[in-house]
Amino acid sequence: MQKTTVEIEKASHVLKLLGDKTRLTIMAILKQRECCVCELLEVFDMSQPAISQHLRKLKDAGLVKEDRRGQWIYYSLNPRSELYDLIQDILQHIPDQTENIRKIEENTPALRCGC
Amino acid sequence: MQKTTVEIEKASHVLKLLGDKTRLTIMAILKQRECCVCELLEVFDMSQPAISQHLRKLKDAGLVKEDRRGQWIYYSLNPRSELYDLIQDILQHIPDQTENIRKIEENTPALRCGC
DNA sequence: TAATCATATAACTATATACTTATATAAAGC
DNA sequence: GCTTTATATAAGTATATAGTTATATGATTA
Repeated sequence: MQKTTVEIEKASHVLKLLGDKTRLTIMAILKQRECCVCELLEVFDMSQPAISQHLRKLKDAGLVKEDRRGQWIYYSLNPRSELYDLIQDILQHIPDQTENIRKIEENTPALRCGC
Repeated sequence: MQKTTVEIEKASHVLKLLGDKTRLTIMAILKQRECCVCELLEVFDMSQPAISQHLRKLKDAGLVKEDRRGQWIYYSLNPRSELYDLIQDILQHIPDQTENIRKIEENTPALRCGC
């Protein structure tokens, strides 16, 4: 066990980001599967800009990375973040997101993207 | 490794609490040493009610417990919290608080309490 | 090039949050 | 019982935050 230590400022900032139910769920989902915004929309009862704004904050903090493929932008956890170990230690305690992923794959907005 | 899973609601609530620099520092200090409010006042540039209000939130969430001894109320981490494992996994990444504890013991407001 | 789809940004709003000061409670010592 | 010390609570305020709707950007396809 490597116990990467993180400045208290940075740690509290990332904990605040994860201290929102929507963002924490997004992170837990992204741990299991990369997603685009339209896929996450299947999970949350919320507008598209709301999801985009949450992802923006996570991206600004370096917690997620984006990968554009055509019209779609796929989000995933950023393993190069200096906070990655902390994030993993936290997400380990969060319930499995298979049910939410099922919701995504049920309506498969991703089908439209042809991947 | 036991990986206690915590409901997403509870997890996000506790992460939000730890997502404040002052509260996160308090938790990191309490991990190393029980403290009363007047001791924590040595560390933070903040009013006494501000510290009390932070401790109140941590107590309401079950993260800390209090132990009154005479006029003083000593706060410490609550090992009986269902969130204890998560908390420990987080605090593991927070820098050592020995310097802040030195500040406390330098002015030793605790001396007055005769312990 | 126009229409469509995915996403981002802007502007706004309601609520939450972290402080402040003033005051209350509670224990200890004179 | 009065004063002091430690802590809590109340009330108020400024700022942060998470959502909304409207609009812009950017890629794809007809």
